[in-house]
Amino acid sequence: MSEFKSDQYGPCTVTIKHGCPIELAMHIMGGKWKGIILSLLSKSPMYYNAIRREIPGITQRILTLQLRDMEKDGLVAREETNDSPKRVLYYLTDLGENFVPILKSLKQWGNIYIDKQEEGLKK
Amino acid sequence: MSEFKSDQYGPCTVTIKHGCPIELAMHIMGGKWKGIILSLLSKSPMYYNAIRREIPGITQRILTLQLRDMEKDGLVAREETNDSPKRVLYYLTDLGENFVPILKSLKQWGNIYIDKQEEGLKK
DNA sequence: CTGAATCCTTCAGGATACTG
DNA sequence: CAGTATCCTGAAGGATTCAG
Repeated sequence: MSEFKSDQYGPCTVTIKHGCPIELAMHIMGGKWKGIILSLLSKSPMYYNAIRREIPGITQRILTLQLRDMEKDGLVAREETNDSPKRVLYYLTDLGENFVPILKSLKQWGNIYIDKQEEGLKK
Repeated sequence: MSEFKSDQYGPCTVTIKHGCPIELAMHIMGGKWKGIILSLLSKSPMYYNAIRREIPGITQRILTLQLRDMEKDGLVAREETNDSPKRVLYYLTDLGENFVPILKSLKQWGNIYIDKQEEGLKK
């Protein structure tokens, strides 16, 4: 009766091991830096190094991994230039764009949470 | 210039180690079962065992841990009865309710994702 | 009925160095 | 510039058993 029965997507033996679309979305976007990356790219396409500069604290390896995940999941796309040394431009796909509003909601909710915590301190 | 500078909440040395409200929200709600729990409780308050029955595959330990997290984070509240054996009722707080719409968005987005995957298969 | 106590596994994320 | 290649760590989740 619940909408959250697990493993109920019929013959769909795709890459999907999550029965519930919510779990799926959380898993796809749950990477530590994916929210920030998506937010950055929502403003404009960016080259690899530009992204890296905007996220101090991330290593090359991790940035590449997160971008690869997001590419595989169809959130971002990449485009290599013919320059030398070559550069790689990343930009959001439609699916990626679709997530941006959710990101804004999450941000609002996060701020509410922070406010409540600060209230709790003053009392 | 970015809205996502990390560790920029001034003297706020609370439980908050996330500079960005988005990261914060993802971290709080990122627990493997928290989405499902929240969804269940959004329909009505529930006793511990009822929740457990609705989520086959979760162990007692994990369910308790997730509920404790959510209680600590102010998403749910608990109320013990005086029965014997005692029962514990869980229900959403305002903060928890505030997250429900986001859950719906995540669900929609997840379904879009699934549809796109299935398209890709038919071609 | 609702948990606490132990112990164990997995894997995302990170540090560092190297490359076309 | 945009990555690989190794190696390592911690924390989340899980299996199982015991308790008020």
